[in-house]
Amino acid sequence: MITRETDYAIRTVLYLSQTGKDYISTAEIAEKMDIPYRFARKVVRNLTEAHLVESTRGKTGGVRLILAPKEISLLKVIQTLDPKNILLNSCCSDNCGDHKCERAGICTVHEKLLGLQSMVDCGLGEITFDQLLNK
Amino acid sequence: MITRETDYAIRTVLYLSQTGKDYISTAEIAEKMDIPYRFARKVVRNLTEAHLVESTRGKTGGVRLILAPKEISLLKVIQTLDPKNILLNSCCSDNCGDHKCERAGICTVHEKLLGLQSMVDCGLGEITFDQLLNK
DNA sequence: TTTAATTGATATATAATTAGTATCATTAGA
DNA sequence: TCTAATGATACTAATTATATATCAATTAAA
Repeated sequence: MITRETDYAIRTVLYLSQTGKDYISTAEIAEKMDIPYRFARKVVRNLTEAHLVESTRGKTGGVRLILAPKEISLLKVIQTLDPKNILLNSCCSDNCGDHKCERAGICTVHEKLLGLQSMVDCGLGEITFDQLLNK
Repeated sequence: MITRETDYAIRTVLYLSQTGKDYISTAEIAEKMDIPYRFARKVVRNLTEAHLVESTRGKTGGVRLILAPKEISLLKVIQTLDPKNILLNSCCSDNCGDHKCERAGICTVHEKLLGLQSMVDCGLGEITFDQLLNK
């Protein structure tokens, strides 16, 4: 399961997708998307470091998307901020996890899960923020 | 991501699937499936309480499956022991999570995730332990 | 030039979860 | 009776999740 932080990141990208090209303050994002302000600050910084958004400081400062909503998938946001928690199991990452399960060679579950993991990743990769604008 | 405890539970059911109808001791399961013994005790108890296995005490005691491997899916084991961690997000459970996201009504991400969640559940539901026996 | 509103960087705090251990009682077969 | 198993319960340590706090740097407007 994704963390709440990642959920907030998705909300942030979604709000920026809705509002367009202007720089938007973190305070506005936090208020509109029900994110605690301090936490939103952290999330926005993470998104900035990950080059999913760009920022300017000072009065009228804020953040905006670098890419068009159509070019940003849920998978991208999730894997950038939280690559671990979207896995079905720790052995399901591309590099077979950080702690390398010694059972991978003999484990029949492993390959089944890998197949499912691919489906999930593919599905998340196909959901882009332009599909999430209206409601 | 499923917890290690759930991973151990899957290993346990897998081992019981391989060994057939006899009662198997937790000590044997733990040793063969690389599970810390004390932790295996806990896992086995959970499986027993969940009626996925049945047990006898005393010398020659142990546990065995109640259903045939073909009748037990990964989904069953996971959802019994760890219904939360297999969710994509907290809003993706059938009853819409324990804390009921107030944004569900206006959130465009929610329905997309629900669709993917169904795929995952379906995929896990189709993987039964008779498919995991050989290697 | 000052002020106000923003982000940048870093540190800290608290609660929940995860992962594993320990102890003693109960059971049942040899 | 002894031994080897599970049942029940409690406990501990480490990690992760979910924030919050502080101060510096930047920028635009008053």
